[in-house]
Amino acid sequence: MAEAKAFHAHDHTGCRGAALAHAEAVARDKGLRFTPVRRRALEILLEEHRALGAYDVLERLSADGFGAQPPVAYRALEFLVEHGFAHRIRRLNAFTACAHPGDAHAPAFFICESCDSVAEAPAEPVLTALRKEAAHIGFTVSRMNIEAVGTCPACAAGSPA
Amino acid sequence: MAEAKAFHAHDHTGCRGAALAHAEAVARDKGLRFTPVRRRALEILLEEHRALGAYDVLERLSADGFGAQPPVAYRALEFLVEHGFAHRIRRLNAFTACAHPGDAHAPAFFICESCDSVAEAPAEPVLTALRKEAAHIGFTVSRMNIEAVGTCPACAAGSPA
DNA sequence: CATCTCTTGTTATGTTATTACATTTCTATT
DNA sequence: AATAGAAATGTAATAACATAACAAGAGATG
Repeated sequence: MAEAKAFHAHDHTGCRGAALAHAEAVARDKGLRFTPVRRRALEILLEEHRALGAYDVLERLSADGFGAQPPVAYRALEFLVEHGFAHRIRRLNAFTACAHPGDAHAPAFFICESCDSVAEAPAEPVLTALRKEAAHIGFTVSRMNIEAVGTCPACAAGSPA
Repeated sequence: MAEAKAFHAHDHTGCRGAALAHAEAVARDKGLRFTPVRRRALEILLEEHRALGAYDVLERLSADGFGAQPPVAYRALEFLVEHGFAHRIRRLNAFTACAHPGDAHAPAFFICESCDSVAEAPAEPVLTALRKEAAHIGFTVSRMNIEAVGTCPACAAGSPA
């Protein structure tokens, strides 16, 4: 099973390249247009293992010569989220690159309240439990978000990121 | 086990009264000040089985003679959430009265994308599954929100609320 | 009744997100 | 290659959500 990498040292440059390559491959397969803004937006998210606000992304995009108005960022981010290349963290009003591209998707997010890092972990058992509750009340789930706030291992150990 | 009532006919006046009575009792026990604004804010939330935005609540509060500025609503709502009398639905930027006051709290929310109703269901199994994932990556969970978007039974049956 | 704390009210501002519309770019088809 | 339709982008304007900072009032405690 894939681990939540954000809390551990890893080949960061590699994970960036892989995510981009994956997005490109998926786009080709599905006939999506992985345009420059969209690509750049994903790169921006991949540059950090924390969630970025739409306006943070916008700032960087416009610094790179793209439009400077909010919809530029929101549209690019919406595209990334819609196709599973990124996720939206409601609790933070922010976005983060998908850490497990290609996996079946029912991710849970673990947000450290001390250092703001965000880890994404696959959460099939959580999803299963939730679907069961839903079935119980006759509700059909189409999307969901599962977000936990707490303390990451590094901060618990006294060495905040 | 308690059911998600929002999707079924029930004694609505009764559930309102019970929730208020419960809040009063808890406040007495814990020495909280269940002041007029706070009480009225809870009543307002109880008047609907859907989530209300802070500004919706504010509008009603100020119509009742309370202050007309955002902090009035945000503070009252914060109090209610902090003490478990209400919940915040991040996905909707909105608040809803707690449907299971007194129960141990790890609620999941089911949001109907067709009629905007929100059901709250106890979700201990979900919580358990999530804690297990968290333990796996060394993360300590302090709070969480679990929100599912989909279709409620009534809307699925073609009779949106 | 003096004081301390909590709560409320208000002003001002900060942050996040969307609507609407003009323009350009891409794609498919001729 | 020309062109019509669809998708994407850029921009302006504004809507919706949320908080900081401070003054004034209400309740508890000694």
